Amino acid sequence: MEDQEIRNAGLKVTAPRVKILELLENSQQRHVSAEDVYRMLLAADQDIGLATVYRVLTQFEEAGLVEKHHFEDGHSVFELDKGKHHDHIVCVTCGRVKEFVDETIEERQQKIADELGFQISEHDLVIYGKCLDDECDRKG
Amino acid sequence: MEDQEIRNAGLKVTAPRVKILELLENSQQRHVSAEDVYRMLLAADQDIGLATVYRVLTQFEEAGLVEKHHFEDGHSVFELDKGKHHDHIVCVTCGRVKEFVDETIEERQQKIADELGFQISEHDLVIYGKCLDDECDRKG
DNA sequence: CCAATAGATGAGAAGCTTTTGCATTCAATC
DNA sequence: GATTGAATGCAAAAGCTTCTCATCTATTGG
Ligand SMILES: [Mn+2]
Ligand SMILES: [Mn+2]
Ligand SMILES: [Zn+2]
Ligand SMILES: [Zn+2]
Repeated sequence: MEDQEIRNAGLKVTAPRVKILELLENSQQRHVSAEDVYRMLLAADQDIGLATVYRVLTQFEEAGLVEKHHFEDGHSVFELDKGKHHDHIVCVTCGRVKEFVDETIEERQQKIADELGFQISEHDLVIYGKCLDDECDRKG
Repeated sequence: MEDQEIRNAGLKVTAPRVKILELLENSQQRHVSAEDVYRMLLAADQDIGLATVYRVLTQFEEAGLVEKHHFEDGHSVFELDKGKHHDHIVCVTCGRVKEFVDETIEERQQKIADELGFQISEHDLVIYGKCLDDECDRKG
């Protein structure tokens, strides 16, 4: 179960950590903010402080269990690290997020970095737009 | 001069607006934060509040005079809108920023959006890395 | 030019997300 | 079960940005 992942990360197995990891694994939406996690915990009657949520997510990130992204709406979102790099397209109306991988884009970025004299450490590509989902306009 | 650009934007021609626009046009670095602008104004003995800097930059953005970007270090950066879209590559050590345009990447993004059912409104692509500039390690 | 007025400004307070300090609690180890 | 360094919750603080409001000013048109 989750215990071992937490232990492997060099962290003590505590209720907050287990709950948060479970939550990330079972959540409907892959991409959640610290506040989202906090509210989900409250809804599940877990008495865990927001500071702890931030601390745990940061530790999970350092341990490679989760990834953190900055979408344009002010706060960061976290997702389980599934090992394979991908980028995101976000609906500006309903907030839906889809993931994609495009090898051509990846190659081009490498080429650009080479030409401009940079050694890439990472990159962030987020496309913003309006999705065509039926329920898009009905959601907040 | 700048007066007309400001007037065309539907804004009154005031000292803060003229100074800020001049500053953006003459600055060494194209990409500056609100705080950068504020400090430059102080250095030029202009008594302009930080709130005004934010307000003016936001108004300039709405008027299409400047563009705003979010790099990963917390604060936003502004640059004069030169009309042609471009993306950025940022040095994580010295902060240098270079711009690039890659038509292939642009096309691929459009293709991805089509496939996933999104109508693109904008996108943000930032590559982070270490630049090979001689002075890179010597700068803050 | 001056008066009237809608708009702009500066200073500080407030807002929001994220981090930190600290006393208390707890998991790991023996 | 006792020991101890790590983890937690809470409240305070930080960092960036926006807002409030009393004061000031650019614009206009007389
Ligand atoms: Mn993702
Ligand atoms: Mn630029
Ligand atoms: Zn949508
Ligand atoms: Zn550099």
